[in-house]
Amino acid sequence: MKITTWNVNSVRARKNHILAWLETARPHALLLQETKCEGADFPFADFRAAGYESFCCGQKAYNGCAVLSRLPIADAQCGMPNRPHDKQARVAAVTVAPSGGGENLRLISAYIPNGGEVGAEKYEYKLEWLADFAEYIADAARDFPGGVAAGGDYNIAPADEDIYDPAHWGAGNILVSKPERAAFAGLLARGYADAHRLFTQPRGVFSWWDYRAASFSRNRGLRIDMFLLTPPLATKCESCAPDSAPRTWEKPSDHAPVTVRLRAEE
DNA sequence: ATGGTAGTTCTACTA
Repeated sequence: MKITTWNVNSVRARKNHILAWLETARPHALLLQETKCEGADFPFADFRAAGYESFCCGQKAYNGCAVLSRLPIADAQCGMPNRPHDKQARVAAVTVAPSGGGENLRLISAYIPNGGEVGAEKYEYKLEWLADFAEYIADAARDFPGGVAAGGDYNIAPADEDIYDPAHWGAGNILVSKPERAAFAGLLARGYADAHRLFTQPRGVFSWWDYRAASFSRNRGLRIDMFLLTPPLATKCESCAPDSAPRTWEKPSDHAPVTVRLRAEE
């Protein structure tokens, strides 16, 4: 079974990229972030024609998460129950029966706040949001013994290996500051593994490259898009890798899709 | 320290 997460930076601007990528990659599910539109503008029909049902948790212009799935979707939920006051569309969750059989899986598409800059109001929002997200995924781990895959744009580079140049993008910067990394460690402490770190990885594997300063052609990137897996899925995980090909296409998202492969039940 | 680009929306805001 294959599951992918992709911050597409507008589902409407990237519709053809998504369809072209799905046609060859054919994951069972695709978790999207930064869809940047309400449900009324979401291209449900185009994805259905490609074999995918969609659940959209959107808002106008900013944020927005969705789940596309070739497997039937149940118990779709928009947002976190422990943040009922929060109007920002940053979480979409669904339940699916795994393609290889076995207990139901919970798939969570998450768009963690960027934070602006360290110390800013948006930064405080990010840390507060992450504290609630930790509780939310802890509850999911308990409620779904078959496994939880929380994929998304975490907007945190957990370690120095996840930065093209730690000297240039150091601890005072957004995405790498100590409190952000501590918050990320807090997510793992809820019983999750960063799928990328289950394997020996080469240097220079990133998932996001700034549009500016020719960052992609120089591989000046960060690894901020991740899959967090509970033990039932971590033990079945065969690989976790970004696909940088779509980043080379015309008018790309600034993020690459990241895919985990899970072994089927015996 | 600054600026470089992109999407949404229409003037700035977010990233």
